[in-house]
Amino acid sequence: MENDEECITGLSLGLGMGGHVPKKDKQKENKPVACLDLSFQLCPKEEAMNENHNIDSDNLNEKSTDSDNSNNNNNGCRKKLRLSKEQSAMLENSFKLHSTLNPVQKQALADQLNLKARQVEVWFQNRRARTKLKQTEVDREFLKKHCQNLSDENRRLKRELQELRALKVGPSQLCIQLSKTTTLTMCSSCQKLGKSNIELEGRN
DNA sequence: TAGGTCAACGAGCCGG
DNA sequence: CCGGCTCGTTGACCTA
Repeated sequence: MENDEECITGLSLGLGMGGHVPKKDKQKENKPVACLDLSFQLCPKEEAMNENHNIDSDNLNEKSTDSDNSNNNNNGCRKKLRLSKEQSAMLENSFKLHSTLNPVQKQALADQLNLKARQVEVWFQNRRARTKLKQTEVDREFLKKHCQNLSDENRRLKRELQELRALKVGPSQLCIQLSKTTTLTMCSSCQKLGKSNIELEGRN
């Protein structure tokens, strides 16, 4: 995988920007038809793209080299572009510096990489999505672990409480050391036991 | 061949 | 209104 870890600094449960509502059905209506062998039907946008892409249809299934694979669209519908190692590395470096680009930076990067500004834009969009996905996964793991710790702690405290009740603590015992981590103290006014959690707070 | 990856896209939201 | 963003999805390609 890519080294996304450096982008993940802490718990940030991203819930997205606005109240985004999925719209599956409408999306399918407008999807370009998968062409496969119908290679004479150009999708309008890709027709435009192909103007800048020299395609050798005989080589469509070959692994493209580092120098040519920015131009590997075919003569029909969407053909998957693979960015070269150099292009990916440069985009990655740029992303480390800033996860969003202004139009000037975008165009400059596109020129530098021999890509279209739109391609750079899409790459950054997808890259942010991947980062967010990874962060969500990290957050999920963190919360899972935290929840487990709390459950353990809860179980332990319940057990201690049971033990305490079994001991029938008298008012003369003002301070009882229950374990290494928990200290119970007697409230002078209400004569009830309370837990000192100073030591607990420091733990995780 | 099933499942994963990723470039690309459309829809909808938001701020200027 | 427009540009830029996120989200959800598609489809080509890769690989175990």
